[in-house]
Amino acid sequence: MRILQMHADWIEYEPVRKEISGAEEVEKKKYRLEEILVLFVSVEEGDGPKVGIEAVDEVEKFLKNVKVNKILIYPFAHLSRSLAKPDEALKIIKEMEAHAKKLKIEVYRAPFGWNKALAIKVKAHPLAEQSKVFGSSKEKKVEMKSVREIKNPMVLIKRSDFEGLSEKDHRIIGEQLDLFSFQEVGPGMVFLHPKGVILRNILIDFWRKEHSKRGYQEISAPILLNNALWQVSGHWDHFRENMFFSEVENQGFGLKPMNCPNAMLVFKNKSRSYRDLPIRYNELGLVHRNELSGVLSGLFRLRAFVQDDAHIFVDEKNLEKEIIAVIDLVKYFYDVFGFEYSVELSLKPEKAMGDERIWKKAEEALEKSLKDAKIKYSKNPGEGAFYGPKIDFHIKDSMDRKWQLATVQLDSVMPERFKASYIGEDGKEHIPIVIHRVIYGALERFMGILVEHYQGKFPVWLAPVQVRILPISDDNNKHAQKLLNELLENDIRAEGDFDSHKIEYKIKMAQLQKIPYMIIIGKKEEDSKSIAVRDREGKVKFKVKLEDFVKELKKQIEKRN
RNA sequence: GCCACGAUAGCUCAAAGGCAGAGCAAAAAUAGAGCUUAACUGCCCUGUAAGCAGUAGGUUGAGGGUUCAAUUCCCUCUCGUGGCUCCA
Repeated sequence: MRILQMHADWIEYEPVRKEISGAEEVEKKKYRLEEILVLFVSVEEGDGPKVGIEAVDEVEKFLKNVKVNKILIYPFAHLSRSLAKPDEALKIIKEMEAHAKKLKIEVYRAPFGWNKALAIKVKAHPLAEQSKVFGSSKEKKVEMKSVREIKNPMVLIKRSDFEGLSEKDHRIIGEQLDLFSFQEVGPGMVFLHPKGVILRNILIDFWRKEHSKRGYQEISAPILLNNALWQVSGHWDHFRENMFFSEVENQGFGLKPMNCPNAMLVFKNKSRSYRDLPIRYNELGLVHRNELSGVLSGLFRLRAFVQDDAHIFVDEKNLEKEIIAVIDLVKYFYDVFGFEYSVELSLKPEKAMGDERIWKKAEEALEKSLKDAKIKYSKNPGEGAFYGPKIDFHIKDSMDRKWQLATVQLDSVMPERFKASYIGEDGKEHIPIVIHRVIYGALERFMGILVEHYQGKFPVWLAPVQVRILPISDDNNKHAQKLLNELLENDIRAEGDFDSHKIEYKIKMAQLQKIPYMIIIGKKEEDSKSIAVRDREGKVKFKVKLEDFVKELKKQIEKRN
């Protein structure tokens, strides 16, 4: 049995005409259902009644995940080539329906044996679309691969059917370009190689510049802190199972899983006035989280990573203004990289601190800011942080999986617990609201997304190596070295290939490294005091003056493309 | 953490509970193949995506067990991949 499962905003179908003689009797009209899990079902040869039951059981588990309790069983013959006989199929489908009813699921069913007109709007969350195969074993799995041959665009292929990593995966490209590696002794932690660090530093430089322009002040603080702190912050109660602990002179210490406590401590280190607000502390905070081993995934999910964090202490009056400024900042950054993103508003989770009223207020503030900023968003009940609601920005990877990068979170719990307060106009103490936010999210994850986004062909301003000089014969080495020095003096990230290989070989190598520009130096160039420039698309310009090339390059870097 | 699968040279992978001799075969092996070269040497001195040769490279992820014999079978662990769950 094959099931194509879609979590739909709505579905409409209309039985048009009977396709087989054994079709059920049904009224020919338009049916519409909303907020429903649609199961397109093909019953296959050899499927026993148990298969339907098993499938429904599986679906029931899933329903809980997506918090829906309504399904439509939609007989759909196009998922398989070896269909069961119609009467058997109908029987099994009816059994599924009965079993679902027994499980107290609200069940609807489209008629069997009809040509049906169909319209559907499927949700965009990661679990919205799935395909499943039930029944036995290996042959089916092999057959699943051939699903690709079926000319039906709706048929999804299970990812696990593909072996190995895709060429587009950042882990593959990262290795090819020598950006980073993973070592067995540090599971879930990345080793950045020289080129990876260059990329990271470029991101950091850009980030620092844009933040200081906007009135942020950078702080830096330790990563290993006494457990007493985690008890105050609430992490001890809400996040302990995800933390790493250690003991120093009989005292318990924990590696920070989040940066907020540090910002709290710096803030409350002296008394603050309402006139000081908003105070914006940004911090490149290394955090450690003990993620379950099975969830680790390249740069996208690590146990140690650096958040480009900031904590903005603000009073209620300026809250929305600050939120909007943060949203604008995210937009500004993502436009530079040309990202398409989706925005989600995540609301109060079950495991939350703080009282209901404040939560409500914070949620409203975020929602209003989104509306004012004219941003499209969807709501995510129960997905907020334990101390406050948040706005998340998601981006898709090369496999169409969504990853959260930027997030904006509101919090008045933490400042209260830390007794971080300011003196208001009225001369009394007030608790500020804290906006926790990241732009890149985690530097490492962001780099992973960048690698996949550009497929290793970084724009010049990001490219770890911007130019490689290729002398045609060893005789040209000396001259090439001179030009190389000149580039380096101009702050161009350049290197030379002085091996005794043919020029074709050197070009191939530079090409594989996806270096934006090659400068090729042979006898002609030496004689005419010029350079030949080849870009990574293969276009060649001869007789270029080095100064002109440098000028042009700098312009490109300036414009960040 | 759970389910499934995997780990053999720089990379991609094959094979198989061991051995001798002979014949056949273009030719080879029980530790192998491939890579129009990843490392080192040397030669070649080159004109826009791979010049040639030589050398080196491995306790078959780690530890235990079964066995006369384990790289192969079994157990445990580590790491990885996909999914579940969770998150930046």
